[in-house]
Amino acid sequence: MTKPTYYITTPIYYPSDNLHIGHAYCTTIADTLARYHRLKGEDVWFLTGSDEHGLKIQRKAKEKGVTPIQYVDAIIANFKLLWERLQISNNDFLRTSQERHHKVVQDALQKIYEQGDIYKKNYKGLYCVPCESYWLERQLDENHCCPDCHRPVEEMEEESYFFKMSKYQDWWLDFIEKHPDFIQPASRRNEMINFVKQGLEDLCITRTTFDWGIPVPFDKKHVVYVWFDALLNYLTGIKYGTDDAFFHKFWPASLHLVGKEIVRFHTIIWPIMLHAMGLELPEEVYGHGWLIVDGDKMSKSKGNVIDPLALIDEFGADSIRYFLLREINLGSDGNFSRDALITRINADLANDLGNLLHRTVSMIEKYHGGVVEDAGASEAIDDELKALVAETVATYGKAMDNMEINTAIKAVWALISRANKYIDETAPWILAKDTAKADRLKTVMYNLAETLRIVAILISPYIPTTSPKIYTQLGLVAPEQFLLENAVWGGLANGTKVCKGEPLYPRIEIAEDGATIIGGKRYERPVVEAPKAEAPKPAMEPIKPEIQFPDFEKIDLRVGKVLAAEKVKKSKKLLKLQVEIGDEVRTIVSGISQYYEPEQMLGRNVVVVANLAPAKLMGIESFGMLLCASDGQGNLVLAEAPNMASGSRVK
RNA sequence: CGCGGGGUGGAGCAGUUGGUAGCUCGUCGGGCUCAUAACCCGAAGGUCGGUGGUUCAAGUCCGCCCCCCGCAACCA
Repeated sequence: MTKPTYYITTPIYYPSDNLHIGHAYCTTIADTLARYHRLKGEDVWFLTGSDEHGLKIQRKAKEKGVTPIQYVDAIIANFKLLWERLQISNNDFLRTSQERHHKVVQDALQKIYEQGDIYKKNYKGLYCVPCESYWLERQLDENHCCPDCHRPVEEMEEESYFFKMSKYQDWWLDFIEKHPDFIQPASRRNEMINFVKQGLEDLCITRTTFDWGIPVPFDKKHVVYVWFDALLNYLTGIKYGTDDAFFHKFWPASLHLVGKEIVRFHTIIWPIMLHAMGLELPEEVYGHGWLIVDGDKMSKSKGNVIDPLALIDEFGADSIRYFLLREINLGSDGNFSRDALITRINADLANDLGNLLHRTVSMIEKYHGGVVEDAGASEAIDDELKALVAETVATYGKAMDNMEINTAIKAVWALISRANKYIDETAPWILAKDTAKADRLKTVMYNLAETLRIVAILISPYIPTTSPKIYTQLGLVAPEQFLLENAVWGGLANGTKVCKGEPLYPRIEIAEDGATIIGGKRYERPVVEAPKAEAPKPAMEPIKPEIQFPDFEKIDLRVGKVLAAEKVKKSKKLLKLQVEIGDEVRTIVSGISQYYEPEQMLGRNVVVVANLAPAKLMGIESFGMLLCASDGQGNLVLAEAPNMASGSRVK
């Protein structure tokens, strides 16, 4: 009989920077599921890796004066360190820069090319030469220049290869209809269907503007561009094209776990690629939510990016894992906060679980010299405990199979809670005073130890370093691989000798200044770095090319008086103004609502470009433009002309 | 009428196919002493965003409205 197989993947992360807690979150979930399936005795392959190609990496490397591979190697070392410290049990770590991957990508490309789903076309776009990068019209800055270096862009044409996605639109819609569980959670499926129904465009899959990538086999001037390269890692990781037996053992994948921002690539582009290659599609793609930090989206500019390594140093991998798995609902965004983390660790791990083990083992040592023995006679309260154990194992399995990780965790902790209560109800310290109750006391102790043994098995996918510690304290040898089939009452042998150890989780104390004290060691509260005053100040925008006076004279600047102002509904930046210029009043829409309230605008004398062609903004026609000074760093001030009659010229 | 996700006791969240509104933390009171000032019990605290409807019965279904958060659009 062959074991069932389970193939799970994380996204491959982009090594332009170190990873943050969000990446750790995703990978922890994948790891937990992988461990759970191993716990069920399945043959599991768990793949993670890195997506190393592309212009951004090439440029960053250049800035540092190293080769792309040197640059990436350093960051990948940090990835691997993080996964190791987080107890991630991946079977492989795939780097798209590896030879094995190049081969797969080239083979796949060649195959699709030969069957006619790839064609060459000129790609036209706005190009910034110094940055070697295309931008869309809407990405340009306020001066119609490159958003990165603020230099002018030019229209450029380049030949590229395109993948005929559009051809598969109907097939895709049909597939999704027949496989409603393919995209999870369901809300994301609807989003994707909507997207495809608007029409699929062919995908540009090659570039000639940089060379840090995989060469296109049928045209060496080109390298393969991002997603086409990256997605194929899921095949490389299980030896596609080099070991058929291995590949077919694990393909189709059981689950691609991805963040919600890349669901589109995994549920539209990827299935179409696979279909074009004649391969089966994965069983499921799950788009998880994001971590919100203290109620705010995590971002570099806000300075609230959380470094998981520092957290692991302070609290330990199991604590971080536990928090992420327990506190956050997989499908939706979840809050990460230091205070919630500490509360959770203290309440669930230290007080409930850790202390339960500690008090149990202490009593066994104190009353029975450390030896566990089931003395028989089971009372009603014991039966109730045993029944709950069985029920918990069942609930746990069902929830885990449905990827309801936090539901499963809650069930296990309900059992832990019941065990704590069981101690109160049976009051061993009273039994201990009555020699006639000696057997009863033994049974109570056995039941507690046995409950803990089963708990240790159940929690091993979540907090993998804790389970062996529990086993050790119970006097058992932790197996190489815990198995769910052993989570059955009665596995603990009579005569087992427990071995009291250090508390599993020391309580975390918080000092007055906010520092944490864990096991006597002090950790300063991390300073939330305000978006620093920017060490290297971004260069001032370059002065534009010289113009002649007649050019300037074309612009008619006038003083205008603001008579009315209101926010444009549903817009973030726009104010709709009524501006008097001489004896005419016109509507002007201006992007200043983040800086000026409508009331503040009333009665102001502003400078208006009066002869600018009208334009529609959010459906409102704007006749003119207000002048403002802005420093490109989010500061903006109106240009004003106080005490001047409206309509006056500005020169 | 752009797309989507939300609005449930002080905080963070659960609430499956409509049938007494739950959990964790916090607060208050009590118990216990085996234990990591922990554990156990009890209490206070919610008109489930608003409004109208369907129903014997709605947080749960339907209509409309308000507010918050992403994405998209918009900085002329």
